[in-house]
Amino acid sequence: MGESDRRRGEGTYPLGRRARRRRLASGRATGHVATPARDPSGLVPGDFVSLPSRPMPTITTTRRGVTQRWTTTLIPTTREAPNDAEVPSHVLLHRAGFIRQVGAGIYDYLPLAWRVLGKLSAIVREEMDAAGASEMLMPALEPFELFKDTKRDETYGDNLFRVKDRKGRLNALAPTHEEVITELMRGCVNSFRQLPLNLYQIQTKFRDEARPRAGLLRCREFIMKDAYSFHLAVEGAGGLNEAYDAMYCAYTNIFTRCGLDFSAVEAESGPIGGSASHEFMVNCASGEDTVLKCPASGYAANVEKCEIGLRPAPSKGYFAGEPTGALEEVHTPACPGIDDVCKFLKVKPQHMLKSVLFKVQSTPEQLAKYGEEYILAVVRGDHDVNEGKVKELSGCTSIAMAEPMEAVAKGFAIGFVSPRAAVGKKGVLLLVDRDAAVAFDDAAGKSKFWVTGGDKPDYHVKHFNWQRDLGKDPLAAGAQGEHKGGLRGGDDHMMVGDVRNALEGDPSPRAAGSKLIAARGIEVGHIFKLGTKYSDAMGLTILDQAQQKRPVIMGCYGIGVSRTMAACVEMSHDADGIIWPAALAPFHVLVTLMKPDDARQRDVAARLASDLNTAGVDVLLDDRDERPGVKFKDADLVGLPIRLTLGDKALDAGGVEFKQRKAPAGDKGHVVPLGDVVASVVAKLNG
RNA sequence: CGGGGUGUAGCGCAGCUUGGUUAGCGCGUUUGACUGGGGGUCAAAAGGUCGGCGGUUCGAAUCCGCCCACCCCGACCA
Repeated sequence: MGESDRRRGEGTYPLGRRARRRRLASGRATGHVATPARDPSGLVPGDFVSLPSRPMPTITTTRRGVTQRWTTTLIPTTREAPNDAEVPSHVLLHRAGFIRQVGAGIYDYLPLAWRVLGKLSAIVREEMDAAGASEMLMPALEPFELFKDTKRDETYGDNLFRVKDRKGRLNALAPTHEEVITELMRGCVNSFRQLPLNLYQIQTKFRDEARPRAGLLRCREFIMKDAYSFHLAVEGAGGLNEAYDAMYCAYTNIFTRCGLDFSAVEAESGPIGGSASHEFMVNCASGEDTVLKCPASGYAANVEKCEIGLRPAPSKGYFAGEPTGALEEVHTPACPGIDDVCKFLKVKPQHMLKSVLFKVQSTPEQLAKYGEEYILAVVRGDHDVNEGKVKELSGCTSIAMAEPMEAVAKGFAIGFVSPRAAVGKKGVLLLVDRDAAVAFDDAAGKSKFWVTGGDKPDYHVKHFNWQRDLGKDPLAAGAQGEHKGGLRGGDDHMMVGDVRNALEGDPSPRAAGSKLIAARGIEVGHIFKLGTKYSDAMGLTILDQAQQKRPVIMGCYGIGVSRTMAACVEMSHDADGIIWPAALAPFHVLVTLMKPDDARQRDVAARLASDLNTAGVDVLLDDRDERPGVKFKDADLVGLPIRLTLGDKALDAGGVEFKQRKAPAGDKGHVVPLGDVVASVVAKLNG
């Protein structure tokens, strides 16, 4: 007879908890380890059994609820969080007994957390299945060679976990599964008739993050749903776009059903490649990502991607204007950053020209044809260069910040570079942001005062004037035009364009007259149109109707499952604890027994729990012999949507106390007649 | 990887500067009593290789060296 049977047999027993403990401590509870009598239903009498009940209304998130008791599960709540926990989700998930840290970026998911993850996963599965995807499971451990074909062993770099096996062979702990699934498809799918396909899994992923942080928000081991779709075409029925749109809808459904406040925003597809990409962000001031939204058109994008609406050119044209004074060189020692220089020179960052050097990552063929190429991007001191926009404007798909050593050798005084540094050098494109390509300030009605680098260590120059000081006339250099595809396009190596990050207040790119507003978010989902990046690299081809070999077109779609749980807490908590939305709450209702030893309270709790279960409501019974204050504090911490308190006062009045977690502080709840409890609970959960 | 910080009981911390009884405190835990609607009171108890290794010393939580772990800022980041 197992321990669990014995415990169950004693679940509601005649003895109080203390007396039980005493007897257990003396070595034997009842003198024998009995098999509890069972009724045909298999339920143990005296436990919280299902009683016959009338038909109940049902809530939408679950078919049938469960009841668990606090005393027979693990919910280690604490008054204080470990001092490494800083962000609210980490603190509260720890204090409420959901997670424990095992190592840097590695966590235990305790029973409550696992229930949340289960509910989230169930929603993900339902929506993925409904969208035509099929669940499968791939291994987390992969031969390292798999990553070589796609070069992700290099591009992923140190973020790829490496594991040596006993034979000394290198394996990887998978950060995602593009390679594995592409390999799988290569072996299984060879006819266009088998497409389209969309396969997904929910699985533990590994990334050797340089700096794990913020609890579950950035882990080295985490749970992710990843889906991969395969198509013969981009457009049309069965094409990539169709699957992408279906995933967009599925994600919208998933996060809506979860009860999360989220935004879908346009995103940079990054090193993963591909044409289009959206991120799903939980809206939350503490989020790591900045998004910009246009209130008029609904356009929303990550800063990394966000376009800026047309900014009118200066009235006199770009670069045109008189100097503000004689060019003056100033010694600026110990000023590594823009802010330092500004402070030292008492100049506002808006009057600085910031120059950032990129090196074009050429293929050997390109290198032979064009030689080494650089791009010098110039923005105003208070703006940030946007790498994606630099790529687009320059027409170079692969660039990277130049290595300082190499840049210095090339004649760029890193940290003190001015636009002049690009002049007179072969293979250097000068890319000037619209806000930096100004010589006459229309708003101020006078010439623009610029400070920029002195092109030698610890020096800057004041009164920089584009026409006078650049070393060539920008007006004559044909830089006025608004064209793209610069470096090799024969444009005399100088261009004006949009190369900076969007900011709040910038004109919307989608609605004239509307201004962008900024917000923060936590990325919980990301969908990509991959195209043929992986199928090309790994030789995944298929015969089409015309018997032509065609590379398979792919999409991939991720959801950070464990991160979503944490993001939900970030989004929804107060000073007392977590406030779970009904759909993700580990249980819907907490039934607090004021006196767990009291027969009437136990009886009512059992019946109530059973009825609630029948209605699909999950119940956690706080049957601990604790003081009321402790139970109430823990109830708020754990944050289940509804708390039903069973105490003598309410019971004498024929009811139980009903309180919603999201109710304003100080709200003591109200008494609901026993017969109405289930309906009230279901109504509130569905509402 | 650069900068900063922390490691002493399950959690939060003191002690270290200036080496010297048996390493303390609060919370939590266990036992008992009193209690019983927002972390209660009293009494008793258990719980520590002071992150690790090495060194200095008659003697190290304390001083020195090396290493490890964890956190924060930055770099990085489908």
